[in-house]
Amino acid sequence: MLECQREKEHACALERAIACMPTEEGIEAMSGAFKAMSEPSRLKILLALTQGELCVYHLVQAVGGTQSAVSHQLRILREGKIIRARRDGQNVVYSLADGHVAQLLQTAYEHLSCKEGEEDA
Amino acid sequence: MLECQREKEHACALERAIACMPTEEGIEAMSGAFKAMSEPSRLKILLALTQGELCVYHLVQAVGGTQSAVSHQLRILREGKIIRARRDGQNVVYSLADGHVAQLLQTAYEHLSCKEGEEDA
DNA sequence: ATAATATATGAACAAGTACTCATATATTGA
DNA sequence: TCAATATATGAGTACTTGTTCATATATTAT
Repeated sequence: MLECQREKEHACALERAIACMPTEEGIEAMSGAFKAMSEPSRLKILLALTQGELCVYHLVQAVGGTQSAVSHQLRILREGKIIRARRDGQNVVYSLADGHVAQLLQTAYEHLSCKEGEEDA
Repeated sequence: MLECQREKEHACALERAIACMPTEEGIEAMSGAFKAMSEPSRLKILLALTQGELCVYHLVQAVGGTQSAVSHQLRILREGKIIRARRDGQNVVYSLADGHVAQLLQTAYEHLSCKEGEEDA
């Protein structure tokens, strides 16, 4: 039963991989964060919020689409703890939940930039 | 037509948000990267690869599931330029595409850790 | 060339999801 | 209290996606 021809080289990476693998809950939580940011509409909302807090009305202007659609997406982001809501009179003002979110956006943007115009290797 | 009661405070954030918003292609590319990392199976693959390159056989052991399912997910990650493939004899060895991917995983992990045990505010 | 092993992929189906439409809730002003 | 404005949400539907099963391709050894 010859599993892999680089068994010796890969064996310890495999051991570490198994050892460091988060629990199912951890995996769900991490993938949930990425999932929240994986929808174009939601990503636009998040990118808009990197420039400062915005109410729903302004978010609709910033990202386009209907108020209903934006509001549905805001709920998903809110429940995923990606953004925070605070009521201010008739408005609800949204902002990014914490610095990690901004950092994820920044890193993803850099990743994108460095891939620009790249050929399929 | 009273758009938002904080019109004056939010107006310049809105302007910046609109000004800095990437093109549709940029949005698609960024959200595509997050989407690739948003599936538990794919995220496990990526986390395993943070420990070093691994062939498909070892990846199947590291993340569980069938060979077919893992291979399908590998394709998505490959096409999204999240991972790189290189043939090595009978095996194909996978590794993370670049440092940004590892950084995204690291940041998401930290975000997760700081949210642990937090109550719904 | 043939068999064996490693990986990839097409089809099909089940499950998830993002939108629209209609309506509900919350806050403010008269 | 009543009207107006801002935001949220349930239902329904079209679309996407992850899995399984069967099979195809690629590499190595005999």
